[in-house]
Amino acid sequence: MEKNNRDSDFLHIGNKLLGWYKNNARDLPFRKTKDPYKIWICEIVFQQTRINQGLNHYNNFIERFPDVSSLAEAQEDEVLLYWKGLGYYSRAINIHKAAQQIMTDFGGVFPSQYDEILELKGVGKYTAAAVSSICFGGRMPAVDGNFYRVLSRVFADDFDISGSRAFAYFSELAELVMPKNVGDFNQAMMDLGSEICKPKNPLCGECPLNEDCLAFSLDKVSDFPVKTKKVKTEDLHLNYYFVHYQGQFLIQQRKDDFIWKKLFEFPVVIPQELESFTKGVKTIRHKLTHKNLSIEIADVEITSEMVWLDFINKNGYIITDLHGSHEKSFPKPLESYIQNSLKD
DNA sequence: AATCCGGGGCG
DNA sequence: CGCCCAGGATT
Repeated sequence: MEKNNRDSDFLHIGNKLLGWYKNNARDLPFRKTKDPYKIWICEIVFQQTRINQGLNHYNNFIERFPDVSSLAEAQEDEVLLYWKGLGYYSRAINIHKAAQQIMTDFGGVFPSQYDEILELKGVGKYTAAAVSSICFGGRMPAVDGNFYRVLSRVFADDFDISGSRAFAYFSELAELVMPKNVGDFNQAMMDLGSEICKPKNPLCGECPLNEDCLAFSLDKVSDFPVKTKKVKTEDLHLNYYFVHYQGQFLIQQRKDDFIWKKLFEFPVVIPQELESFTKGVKTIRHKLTHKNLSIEIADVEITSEMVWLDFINKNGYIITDLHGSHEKSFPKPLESYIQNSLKD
């Protein structure tokens, strides 16, 4: 009984949000479709990624892999190639596997139920809720960083969003304001969180919910959401050898257990006798999340064909002219290094 | 429950 | 320079 009262009390917030969304939805390519494949891809691409940062990747990806089967049939390396520069590369590996999952486990038809969608590799509760609600009328709130921020402010709720219980807590809060059209509601929360209820300098004057927002009425918007966890950055150093002979270069593929999963890189060690061909060493500094990365790259130009042939025959390196660095996916800093090197 | 995974934008 | 972002997998 009490719950019903609370439901009816707060439901007008969700409806007000829907009304705002009708006239203020962002004009994005994946808003014009309910194709679950496209919605799924966009949800994965834009995990932890701003729209402007991932929009070109999304468009290129959809153009090359327009549907589940084209993605499932692709080589993993090519999927990685279309992910190059986006970060979180396990996402690319997982969508590729998930596409194959849809072919084998679901007969090539995109699953429509939340629980089924949740089975796909790389799909968690957020993405399953988003796809099922936007494409199939599912009724789960797609609780993400935007939900945490908007709801914690509207209710002036200091529940710590860093803890693992935050998802369940804010999911319940979301149920209180969730209107009939859950798909639009979920997308409206994304747009409100991105355009109005921003982390810094939110535009509360333009917010459709400002009359309902407790934090705003208390002038304490900047106090929410509460996040206690602080992370420290540490240093990471990598060494590479840029080994080449007459325009040919040696590369190898990374494993999938650390950073830059399955991306390509230069040799990490070389035999003693090749050290004498070293021309110089460049140091690259690069910022990774929570890591200050420095990379030393030794330029090793082999001048003896015998040495070159002997070396490549003994090791499992891949030989490339690097002129399709658009044919292999390299980590960002190595990509820059290659571009500069090939100019000379 | 805690940790890891990229890269870019912003104040 | 620290924080944040359309999170999920792993341990």
